[in-house]
Amino acid sequence: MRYSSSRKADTRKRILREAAYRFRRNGVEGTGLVPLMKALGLTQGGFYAHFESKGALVQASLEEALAQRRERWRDLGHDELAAFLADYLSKRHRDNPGEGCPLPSLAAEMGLRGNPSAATDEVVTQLAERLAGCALRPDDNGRGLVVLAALVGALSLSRAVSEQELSNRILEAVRLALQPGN
Amino acid sequence: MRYSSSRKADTRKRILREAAYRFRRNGVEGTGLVPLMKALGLTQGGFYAHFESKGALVQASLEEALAQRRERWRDLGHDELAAFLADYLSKRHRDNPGEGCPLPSLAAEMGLRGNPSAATDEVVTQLAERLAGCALRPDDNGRGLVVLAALVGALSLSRAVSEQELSNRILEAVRLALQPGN
DNA sequence: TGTACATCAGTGAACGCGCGTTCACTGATGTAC
DNA sequence: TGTACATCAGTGAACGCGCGTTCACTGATGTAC
Repeated sequence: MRYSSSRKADTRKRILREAAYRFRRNGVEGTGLVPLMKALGLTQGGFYAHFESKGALVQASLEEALAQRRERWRDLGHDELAAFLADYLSKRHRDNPGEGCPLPSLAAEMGLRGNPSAATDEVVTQLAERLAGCALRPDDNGRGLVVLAALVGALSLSRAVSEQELSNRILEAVRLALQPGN
Repeated sequence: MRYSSSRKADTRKRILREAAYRFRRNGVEGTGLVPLMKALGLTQGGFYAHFESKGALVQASLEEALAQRRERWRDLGHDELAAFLADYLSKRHRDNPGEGCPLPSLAAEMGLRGNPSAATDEVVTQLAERLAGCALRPDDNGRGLVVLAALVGALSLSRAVSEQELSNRILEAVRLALQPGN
């Protein structure tokens, strides 16, 4: 059955959003195409009208996730920094990986599975540049990369430990250490 | 066929070591029991004489990986710190996840899959304590956690990016920033 | 304007595959007599 | 010391399952005449 002309683009976008959510929440390997399509009220066969393979979806949805996130740091200046850090290192971000930054969720899996993507380089470079203003020591070279590494590591660890109190301490310690002025 | 009395313990240890290697290298989901046993010259059925399930192996091999690593920071004092950081943030560590720290490889997967383990808490707490001496700002509270987060994040990111030059810059920037005296 | 046809997003059954796990079995060793 | 038997680490076929992908098909829509 053929649908209205804009429907294909709509469906593609719906698949992309759902995938971007699921990959971050359950990992790439932990996300199957059949349940994903079913969640959208579609069947698995229709997937290939929109994407060549699961790999192509991974690439596209990584970019989708980055695009969603990019707005958050697009106009990141010195004044917005504290708020940005508090948000990134919040319990909400920790407890909702599906809507969060893809780096803590997916960097390890991408690295181990030999799935490096130019999109990852782009987000690392761009985010590090924005963060450079909040360096631990403002004259450090590559200070933005250090801040980014601390953010990504803090989120990963805060999700992996079993004691909630330890998890909170990780987030709080990193937030305090990266606070502008520190 | 029954074997010599010490053989069972030997085999168990061989499974554990191989699993600790493979989980860090390919992730838990990316590691199958059949290829694992085959690599040891055994068949899949024999696995269950040693472990109750794959999940039990994951727990045990995480502890195995941590035990392997623990020696490296057992006697970590101020003098050994620079060497420890250089080793942790080395290209060798980045390029050989199977022999490295399990946190950058597995923290995200453990966190997402709801597989939190007391063993993870233990390594995070202990390693953070040892690292406290090399804080970015020695009077920071939880400074060891911050250093650990930066280390783990740096390794994860350095493995995930596609440009080798960017990967090297991440490791180097974090190493410089964490250098004792900085 | 009305009719015939081409398009193609989406269906749903089927494919081969690797997964974790089960289980009846084997046979060299340790133990009991 | 020699024989009979119990043990149990390891074998290998089989299980049900979900995976990514293929493919013949459907049928509402857009287009051509």
